[in-house]
Amino acid sequence: MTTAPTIYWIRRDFRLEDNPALVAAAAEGAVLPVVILDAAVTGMGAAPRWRYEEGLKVLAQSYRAHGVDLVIRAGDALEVLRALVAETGARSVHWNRLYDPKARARDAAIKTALRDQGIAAQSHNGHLLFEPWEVETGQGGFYRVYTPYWRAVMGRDVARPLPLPPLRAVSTPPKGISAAALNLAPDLRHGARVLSRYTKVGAAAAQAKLHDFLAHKAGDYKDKRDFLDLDACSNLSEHLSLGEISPRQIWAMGWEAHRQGAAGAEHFVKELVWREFAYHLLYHTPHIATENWRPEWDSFPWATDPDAPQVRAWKQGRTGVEVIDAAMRELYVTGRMHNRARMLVGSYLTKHMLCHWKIGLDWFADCLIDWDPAANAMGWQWVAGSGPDAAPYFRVFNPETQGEKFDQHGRYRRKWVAELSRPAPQTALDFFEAAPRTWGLRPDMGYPNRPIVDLAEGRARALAAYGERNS
DNA sequence: TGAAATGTTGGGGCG
DNA sequence: ACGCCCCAACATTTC
Repeated sequence: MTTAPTIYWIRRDFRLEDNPALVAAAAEGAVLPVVILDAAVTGMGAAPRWRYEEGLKVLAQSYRAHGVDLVIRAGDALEVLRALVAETGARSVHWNRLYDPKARARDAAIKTALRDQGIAAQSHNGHLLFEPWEVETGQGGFYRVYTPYWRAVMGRDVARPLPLPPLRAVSTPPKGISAAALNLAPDLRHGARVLSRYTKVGAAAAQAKLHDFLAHKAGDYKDKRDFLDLDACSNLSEHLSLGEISPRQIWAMGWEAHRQGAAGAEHFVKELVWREFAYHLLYHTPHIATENWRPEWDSFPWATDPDAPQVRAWKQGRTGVEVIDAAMRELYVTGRMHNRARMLVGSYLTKHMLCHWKIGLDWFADCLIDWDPAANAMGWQWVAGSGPDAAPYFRVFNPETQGEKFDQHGRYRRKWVAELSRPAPQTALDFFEAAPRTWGLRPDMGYPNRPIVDLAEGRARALAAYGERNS
């Protein structure tokens, strides 16, 4: 006798371990794991699309190693699910929840539509430590400030990671697109070749990074994480973004390392909880991703042209401010950027250059392989001053002072800006291979001899604009 | 998860 | 011994 399979709809949970939706599906019998390339995927920025495809290839291999075929299809998610239900006789669909406004609307509609036709549809929490609605202030509201949020959750019990259940495959899986034949990011061109040299993809890579971090880096994390020229961070963000590792596992192992004496491990868990806080805010105030969180900022005179010459210089790492340019090129070459550098380039764009944070948000969404809708929105509104718990606008980073403090010997700057040393390191030269040809950049073209916006003038101008808004 | 300007303090050089 | 100045070091205020 053949029983109907259960569909497990994979979205941003590219892992087998600690996967509630997969566990629930497997408990019902044969599992049909499905990836749907809908607008949520094809609408991502170029670098995240590339990273998604690379992760998907590895994920398909992992399922294959367990004797299960992962089915990939393109199209509207509900239509694809309905087609698979019709083809396989599936009576049940499971998925792990997402929390950005578009995904929530899509998933709610799909859940209703499936149930209306008699198909069981169940969502699970595989993406977060805490559901956004399960963390409440004493007044019953949501948190707007990180520290009280942290205090509210730091002592909580979090469910232990779930073991991988035995998987039973569908005897004749429906047809799908081959993972090897995907071409989700043709627009990335040379960037993809360079990115692949700097990126480790997949759940196994994530496990290796976590273990290495906890064994060798967690102790000093609090003291060293701010330095641009050190490799002191876990670099797990790209894996969390696609769900190649579960936050529950990081929470459990992070606290365990802390108990074992790694002092910095608590700070590491704190950073993981920043991610939770970002989702908490995105859930309760979805406009954080598109509008000034504080509407009084709507009248601030930020420039909004994403193609203005100065903005182009910022994107190309040609502002003439070494730390800023190093960071922007690191972004283009690796698809990542040091956390402190993200604050510095954000401050320079929104304050010295007086450009709208949305320009930065969109550029990061196009370039970051660890792109995350909640973290990106919270970060940009934080740095711009328009968000909850934000840096006051008059906190203007001085990139030179910050460089002296956190890149004392200029190693970070020389690593990414080829014009600063001869011979230039390969990392810096890689930028010119990755950069679009239309930018017309060459390593020997000479570094800008003055910043596009002078640091002192830019600071004064930003503060004047701020004062104007407040008057 | 600032920076810069301004204010305060205290030690040392010196008349 | 004393007042005065200088200035670093730190603290406070302002943006």
